[in-house]
Amino acid sequence: MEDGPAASPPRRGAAVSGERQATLRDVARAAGVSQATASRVLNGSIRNVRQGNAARVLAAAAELGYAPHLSAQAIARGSTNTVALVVSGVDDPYFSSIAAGVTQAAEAAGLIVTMAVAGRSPERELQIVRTLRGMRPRAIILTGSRIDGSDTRDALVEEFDAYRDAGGSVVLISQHDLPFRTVSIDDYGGARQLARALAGLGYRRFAVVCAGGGLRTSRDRCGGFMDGLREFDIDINEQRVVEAEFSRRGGCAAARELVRRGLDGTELVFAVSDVMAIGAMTAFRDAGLVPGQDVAVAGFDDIGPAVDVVPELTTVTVPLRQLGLRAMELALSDDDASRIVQVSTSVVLRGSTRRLPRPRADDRG
Amino acid sequence: MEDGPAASPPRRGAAVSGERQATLRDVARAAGVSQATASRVLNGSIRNVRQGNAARVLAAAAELGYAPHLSAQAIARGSTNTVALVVSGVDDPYFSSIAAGVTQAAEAAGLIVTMAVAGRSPERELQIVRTLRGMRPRAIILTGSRIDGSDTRDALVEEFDAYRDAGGSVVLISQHDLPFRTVSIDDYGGARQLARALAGLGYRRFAVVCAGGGLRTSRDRCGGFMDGLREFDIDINEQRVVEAEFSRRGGCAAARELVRRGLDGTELVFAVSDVMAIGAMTAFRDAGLVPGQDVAVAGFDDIGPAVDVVPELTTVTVPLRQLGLRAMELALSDDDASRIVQVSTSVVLRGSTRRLPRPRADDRG
DNA sequence: TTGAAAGCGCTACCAA
DNA sequence: TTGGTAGCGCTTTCAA
Repeated sequence: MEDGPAASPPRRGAAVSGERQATLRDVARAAGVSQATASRVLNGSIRNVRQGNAARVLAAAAELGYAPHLSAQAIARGSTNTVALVVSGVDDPYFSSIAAGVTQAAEAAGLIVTMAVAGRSPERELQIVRTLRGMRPRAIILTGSRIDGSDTRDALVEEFDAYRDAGGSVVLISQHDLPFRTVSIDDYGGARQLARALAGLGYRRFAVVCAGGGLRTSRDRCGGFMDGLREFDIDINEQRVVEAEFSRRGGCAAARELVRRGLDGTELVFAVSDVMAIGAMTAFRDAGLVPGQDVAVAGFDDIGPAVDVVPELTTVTVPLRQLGLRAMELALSDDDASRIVQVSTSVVLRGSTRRLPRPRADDRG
Repeated sequence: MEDGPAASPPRRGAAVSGERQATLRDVARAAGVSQATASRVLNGSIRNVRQGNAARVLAAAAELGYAPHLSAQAIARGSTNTVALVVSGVDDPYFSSIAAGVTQAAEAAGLIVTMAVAGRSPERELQIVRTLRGMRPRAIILTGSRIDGSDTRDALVEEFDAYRDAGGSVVLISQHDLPFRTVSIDDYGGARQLARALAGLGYRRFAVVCAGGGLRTSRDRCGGFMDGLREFDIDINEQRVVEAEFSRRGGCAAARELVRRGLDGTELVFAVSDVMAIGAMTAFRDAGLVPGQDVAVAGFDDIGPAVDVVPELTTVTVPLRQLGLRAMELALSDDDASRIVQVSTSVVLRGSTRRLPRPRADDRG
């Protein structure tokens, strides 16, 4: 009571209202107009409102710090400005690049992105889709490899069907066999090309690091690689194929396992993803082997860090960010409900596969 | 007409309703109960409903593929299960690690995360916060360095104030000087410690790669580093300080610039973030210099890839994922509205600073 | 150009 | 244990 002139303690800033977000009614009242008019001013149809009123509404809104209740708008309009994105993990450069693409495209379209992490669990994935559906997003974009033999497949399809029937649009990234719009990577073909290129370089003795757990992506890449090799009459010994977690850690573990079993003349290790390949390189190094020299390494994806490791990683380029952009594009288009868009991949030979006709490779070592 | 027995074409799946998401009314009707009862069954208070009814409601919901309209719930309940996260970029391992932490904590609390990307633009940031506020999230978590001299500061504070007054909770990560709950990194102290450690190793001639544009984080880290050096009577020549974009690319550019100016006896380059440091290492390598040997490099953050590059990067550890977890914790607590939580940092000496008493360092280069 | 009023899908209170 | 009903904040006819 000693400081202020009045009894009621004044509040700072524009938001004088206190304890409650300002509503459209508040704005309308403050501006001396009806809710309808205020609403008209605050979105499109400002043209049908007298200037003076419009100005007063705008002023009142600013004064009160008004922010329209998106949920209320959604419910009144019957539609939202939201897009839902489901990834396996944010941390992984593969997904974060895709997410960057999606976000960028969404932004350009004035949409808000809601992201959920399913972490390689089909059950979790299903549950997430169910929840996300409740947000009535314009689209649900699902990334992450399908898992063979998972029994949630039908439930997922059902969920998506219901969503699509109600006007939502479903886009899958790198998932095959699900009857929805899909941005697809040619995992098999890319790996096959890679195998050919490497065999062409003169490599003959290979090992493969792949992911377990029925991950479709891993299986396709392995298959393509093996088939490509077979064209050169090269087979891979069972002992030289090791399964591990689809992550950097997994790559490390797999490389260690390979070393334990005895590399035994293996010239090149193909890991089904760059993340795994990079893990493997580090593990090899820790085991006293120089990647690219004692043992060549190749990956798949061409994530950003692939060029920061030494030697730079030979891999198959996947336009990750584009994947995201395309997915949003597909989501917003009104074409066939189950169109498939293939993005193209290409082999990039770098220092990690040593017999490389590239001058700079020698400066490194 | 030849195939089906009846005239109307049947639709696949459980979602027989067609063209419209099933509503609670649909479910209630199908189950032969009132909306109120259906609502009770579908959330908490199932205990106060007769078993038979409950079962029928559940069945009907499943049959119709019912997914509650989250916006409607939000509006009826007056609260949401949403948390908003604003980052500068998804692609950047710094932010994606934080995002992983936030997401994990949110999941545990049954919250949905909405993510927006502000990309180093204060204006965009402000606009995003404004929009996000409309979602009435339980909390808004903002990451990314404050930018000195940006004139959006007051507007941002105002926005947050209004939001908080209405019951929202604001959490800042690594932003200083804003009157809200903050999870803070000791940028200055960490960098100072690093400088001491490096000087202790015997380094005397330094260069610094920092970010321009008034980025507070960069300034603090630079300042700490310089002050730490000064304790050893070491000064850094102006010519040895270069500003660049706060990104991998920026790091590359800065390193090139340094080489252009002539390294001239520089023993160690400190980059204000690992992302920049890694870019710099790659650029040095491309210029024919071996990082860790011809020139030592140190960074800040200890992002994942820091141990995948060669030589491994000396840096200051910041518990990125924890930052995210703590932020959610703060967001959900009802302590003081402007508490500051410091996470601790620590220096990690690795191969990129060569005079390192670590045996394995020799196996590498 | 304006305002009254009818919803949108849901929750929660109250009475039965 | 139930159902009727009054909102929640907004948009959008429909008349005036």
